[in-house]
Amino acid sequence: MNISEVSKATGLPPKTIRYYEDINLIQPLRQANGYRAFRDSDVHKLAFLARARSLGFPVESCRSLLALYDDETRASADVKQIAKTHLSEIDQKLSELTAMRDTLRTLVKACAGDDRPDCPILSDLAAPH
Amino acid sequence: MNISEVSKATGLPPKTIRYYEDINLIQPLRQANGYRAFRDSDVHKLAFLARARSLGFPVESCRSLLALYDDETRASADVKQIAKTHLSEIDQKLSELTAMRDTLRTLVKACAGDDRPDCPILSDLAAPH
DNA sequence: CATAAGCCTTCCAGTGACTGGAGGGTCAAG
DNA sequence: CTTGACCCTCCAGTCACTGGAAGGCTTATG
Repeated sequence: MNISEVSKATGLPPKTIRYYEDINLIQPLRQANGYRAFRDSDVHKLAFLARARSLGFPVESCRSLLALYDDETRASADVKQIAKTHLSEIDQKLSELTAMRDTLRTLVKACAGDDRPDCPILSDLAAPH
Repeated sequence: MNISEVSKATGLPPKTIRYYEDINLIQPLRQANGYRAFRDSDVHKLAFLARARSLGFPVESCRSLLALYDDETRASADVKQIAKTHLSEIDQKLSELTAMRDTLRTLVKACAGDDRPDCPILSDLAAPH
C-alpha cells in the first residue's frame, strides 16, 4: 500500500504519516523504488493513532497507548491512568475556556458595536485585575 | 522601572516582556547601561496585553486591540468584531473538548483499571471509526 | 520514444507564544 | 574586591504538524 491509499484509509494526511514515521511511531517497509510499503499492521497502527489524536491525546501518550495495545500482558490500570490524566487536563482546559467564554460573552453583550469609541471591552482590558 | 519590577507589576515573566518588545508590541526606552527603562505607558500596555492574553486573544489580536485602544476615533464595532470572532473560536474549541471529555469519561468509567489486559479504552481506539 | 500528469522522495523552514540556558556585562553591599 | 542579584543578547527547543522546493518514479498518451 502506498502512502496516498493509506492516507485515504486513515484520514491522515501523507505529511502526517511521514512525520509519524520520522518520530518512530510506525516503521513501514520500503519498496525497491524507495516508496514506503505499508502493511496492514501499519495501517491499523495509524488508524489507532488517528483515533487517539482525535480524542486529544498528546503524541507521546499515543506512543504509550500503542505500546500497551501491543503488549498482551498489559494491565488495564496503566491504560486507565493515561486516560484519566488526559481527562483531567481536558477538564482543566474546559474550565479555563468556560471562564473566558463567560467573560467575553458579557463584554460582547455590553458593547454597542457602533461607530462611537466608547467600549466596555477595551475598558475591561485596560482596568486593573 | 526595570524589567523585574514591571514583571511584578504585570504578572508577566521578564522573558515574555522581552518577547513582546521583540515583536514590537511595546517600545521601552533604554538606560545608559543598556537596561530597559519602562515608562508608565509601557506598563499599562503590558497590563492590557496580560489581560487580553488571559482572555485567550491571540497575540496578533492583542496588537489590534491595543491599536484600537490607542485610537480615540475608533468605532466600538471594530473592537466588538474582534471579540466576537474570538468568542466563536472559543465556542468551537469548547464543543470539541466537550465531545472529547464525554467520550473519555465513558471509556474511563468502563475500564476496570486492574491488572488484567482487557480494556475498553484500547478497544475503542482500535475499532474502526 | 518523448512527454506530461501525477505520484513519490528528502530536506528545510515556519507556525504560536513563549521558555530554558549559555555566556557575559552591571550594580549595590559588605 | 568579591559576592550575589540583577540585566543583556542570542540560540535552541517546545508541540504537532504543514508548506514548499527540488528532484526521482510511474503510467498513459501521441
